Amino acid sequence: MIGRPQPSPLKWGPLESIAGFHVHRAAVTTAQTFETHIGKTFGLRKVEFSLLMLLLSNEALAPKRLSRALSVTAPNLTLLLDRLQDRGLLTRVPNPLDGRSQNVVLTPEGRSLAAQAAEASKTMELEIQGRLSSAEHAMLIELLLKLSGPGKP
Amino acid sequence: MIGRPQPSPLKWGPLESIAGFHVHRAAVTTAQTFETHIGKTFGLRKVEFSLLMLLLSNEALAPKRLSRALSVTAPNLTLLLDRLQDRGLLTRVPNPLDGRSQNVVLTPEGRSLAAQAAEASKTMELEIQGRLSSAEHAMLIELLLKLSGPGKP
DNA sequence: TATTGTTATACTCTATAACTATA
DNA sequence: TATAGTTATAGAGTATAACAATA
Repeated sequence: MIGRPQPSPLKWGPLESIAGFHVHRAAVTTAQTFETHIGKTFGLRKVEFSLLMLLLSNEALAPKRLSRALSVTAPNLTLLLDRLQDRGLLTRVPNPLDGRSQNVVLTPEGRSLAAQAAEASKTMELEIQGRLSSAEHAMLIELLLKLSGPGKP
Repeated sequence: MIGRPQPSPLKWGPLESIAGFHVHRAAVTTAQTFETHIGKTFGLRKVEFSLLMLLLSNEALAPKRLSRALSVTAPNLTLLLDRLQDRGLLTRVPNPLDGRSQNVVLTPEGRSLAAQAAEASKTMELEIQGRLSSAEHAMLIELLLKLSGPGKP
């Protein structure tokens, strides 16, 4: 079997040692994995999934906290919540102690969907652990946390 | 000093162990770091920087290879190259052996800018190594490579 | 005056379909 | 028929400015 003339192998140069470059590539990969396991199945975007996970684990959260936790600007969060509310997955209840703020809570449907998505995320991580051992997986997350600094709850 | 009533600490729930979530957060952080060190200074976006680095290390590359290497679709690469060409940073020279394909090469100005940006990227990585030790930095890149699988040169 | 949330808007990023010209 | 590159266009994703209501 005769191959075509091989092009000289690509030299990655400085990119090789730039953490951000590899982080970005990994983000593309994990986004695809997310899409096949959760996005397509549940009709959820990444941010929407993250949002549901936070609401699933915290009962009720003000938009302000969601905004900071997920680094979504307030205007964009409004649109995000609108979308999920229109789908009947969550509701906004006024805060009786402060007329300016709200509490976002899952509807029963939202809670059910979030629980299913959380379950699917376990399968997703298992696929990822096909490429990374369990120890490597844990180590990776630890290093990424160091890199991005402390979260803003 | 009397603090305000502390809200119950945020529970991250399933997100805590989802690699993709942390990869995405880290990508936001590294994008900001890139912006201050390179983006603002040289007027380059991330992809544009990556592209220049590849051209700096490889003399000449066909758009097809750039497209695969950086996971940029062909139509978007065209616009990307247009922009950089308009800035006088690169030129497209026809391939004499195949009328369909081209070679993208840096102009002297492009080479100079790319070299400066490459230099600045070292400073950028030094800042990142303020959060990660040198060994952790290397380990992180290794794990990210495993996660995203082999590149497509 | 500061804060919460909203509206309107724009710019970047990425993807797809349809085209051309060469092979 | 298949491939390299282009054009046109649309959809996500993210950001800022200006506003309303409440504190």
